[in-house]
Amino acid sequence: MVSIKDIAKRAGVSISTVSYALNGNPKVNAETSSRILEIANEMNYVPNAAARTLKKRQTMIVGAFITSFEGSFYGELLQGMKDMLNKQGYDLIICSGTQSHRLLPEGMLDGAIILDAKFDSDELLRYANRGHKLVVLDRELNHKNISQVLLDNKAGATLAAEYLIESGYRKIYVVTGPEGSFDAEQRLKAVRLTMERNQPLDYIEIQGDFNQSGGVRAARQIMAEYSGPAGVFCLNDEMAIGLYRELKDSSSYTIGKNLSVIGFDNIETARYLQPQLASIDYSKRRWGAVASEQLLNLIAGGQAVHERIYVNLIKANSVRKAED
Amino acid sequence: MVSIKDIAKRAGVSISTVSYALNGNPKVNAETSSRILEIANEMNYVPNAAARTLKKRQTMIVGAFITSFEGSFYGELLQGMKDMLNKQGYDLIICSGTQSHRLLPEGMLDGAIILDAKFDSDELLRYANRGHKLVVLDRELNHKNISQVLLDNKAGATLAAEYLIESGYRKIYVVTGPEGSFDAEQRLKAVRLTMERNQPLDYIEIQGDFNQSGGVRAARQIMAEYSGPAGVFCLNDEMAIGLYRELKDSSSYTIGKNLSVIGFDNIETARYLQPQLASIDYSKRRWGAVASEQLLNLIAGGQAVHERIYVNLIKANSVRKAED
DNA sequence: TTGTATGCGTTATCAT
DNA sequence: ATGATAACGCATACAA
Repeated sequence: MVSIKDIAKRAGVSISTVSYALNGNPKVNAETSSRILEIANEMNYVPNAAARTLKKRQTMIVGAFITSFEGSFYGELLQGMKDMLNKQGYDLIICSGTQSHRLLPEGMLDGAIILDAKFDSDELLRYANRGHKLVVLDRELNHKNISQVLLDNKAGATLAAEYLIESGYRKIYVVTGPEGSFDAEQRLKAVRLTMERNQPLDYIEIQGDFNQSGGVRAARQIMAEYSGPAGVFCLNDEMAIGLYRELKDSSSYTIGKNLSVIGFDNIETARYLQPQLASIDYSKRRWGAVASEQLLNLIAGGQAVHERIYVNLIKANSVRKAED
Repeated sequence: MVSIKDIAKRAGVSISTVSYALNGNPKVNAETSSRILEIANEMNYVPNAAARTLKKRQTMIVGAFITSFEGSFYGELLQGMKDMLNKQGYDLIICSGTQSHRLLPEGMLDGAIILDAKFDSDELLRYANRGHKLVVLDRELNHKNISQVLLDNKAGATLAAEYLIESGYRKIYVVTGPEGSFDAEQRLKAVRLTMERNQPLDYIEIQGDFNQSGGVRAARQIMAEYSGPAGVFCLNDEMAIGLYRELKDSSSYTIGKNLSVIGFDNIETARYLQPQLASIDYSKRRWGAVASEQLLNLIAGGQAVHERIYVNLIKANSVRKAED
């Protein structure tokens, strides 16, 4: 490995001059500097990140922690983060799983964006207490080193539930999210409120998990226990896809006919379902960008700020007016 | 930040003893050791990655470089990599974009897995020459520090093309991949060979890009220039989805009726298309696992090895026997 | 304008 | 069994 020491030797100068030259410090003579740069180039010099980090205590790297690489959910979100961070000279890396948590306290990251319900809040608070900068997208957490950028789940879930009710359904199913999911809880709360406000309704909750399998199970339960027209709100699109899958060859229910379905997230896959899935949309790209922005703000010494990402209703043929 | 120096002071021992204790070196007295561990714990000690890396010249981190976070293609692949790496104590981080390339030469990674046609081969060779360990999934590259784990594109493309021909189509379209994609070129070569072998055929190539937009354009061209029954081989599933989208409301063509379509990759989204998309399947999880395995082998000082991932044909209703 | 010297936190060699 | 010390590569305060 070629280090500044090697360059110094070759150039006949001291390592500090080399360091200055490489970092574009103006106090080093222009020709000395260009000579050094040339030599560095010739020798294929690349600075050592570990050494630089040890000295400067910053890596210019930000980590995004997500639950899993699977699912078509994260793409745009991460792209939104990356674009914003790159513009400011930071790199983004994506991490998943408990084992990778170490990167944060060990100082490999200047900050982190969290979208992983399995990442314990206590653990996050410990890191924040150590001075690490965080942005959470999936929980409420108050700390001077933690900013929140949350979806407007309440508005979205209310819009979705009202859409079903306005379409004339009095029998309404909700397929819930997994235990411990902040988004799922928020959405469910808003749904319950909307249901209360619109009594009388025959309202049933089915336990889901935000995966397709949850939708499949929900479909089975609905087919087994009921046969009239009904509205189903899957608290995310992924489960709606599972529901579609299971109902594809059903004789009792046809989506968009006697079963109206709406999801949440408006993921790309859902747009190609037949009939198209009604859903709650929001800009994932913007979500990522805002999260990055807030993280950069914290890193720059700014105050923790709580931002909200607004949503809107996408009507589609998966929801049809109930005939009475 | 609490360092081993602080622990040493508190424990009344030297830093070397602390270091030994923390690393479980048996030559340090058992009670001294446990006392040190306890103090370290109390003080919330976490080792500094930069310092450790500077000294040991390894990070226990492997990077996967991909073209973009978008698309539902990568999930299982990355999961396969991660599971294998974690088992051996390594962490996986996902990187995208030119800017993040620096992590490799700067020594933040013990090795990298490349699936990004935009990552220049010359650049990869430079890194390999510096001693960095690489596994490439998207090109042929011979170097003692580079292993290849490639899909069996030839077999897959041949299977797909033959499936269309055997189904009775004499008019065959191929929607190609982007310039510079190794997979696309390999697949196209195999298709051409199969076409030659099955003369006479009316065979037409349409330039694609591996994105949905390429499929959309292909659909338009086909509708504009032809109306008889035809077989279409999209060199990946993503483009087939675009084709489905564009043909959804077409009066001239109905997929699985007078237009038979087959893709490549058998991505999850494609399984929920109506009619289900015929495709070429392979285990993305296994691909990732094998790639990781080969990287670990290189890191451990093993020889570069070239592996191949086998594929098979998934028949589905998007391909229907042509009536003559 | 350039050089000398110190320290970042760790590992590891060599004494003791 | 434990301690003193050098070294990893770099940035920087200070001296010249």
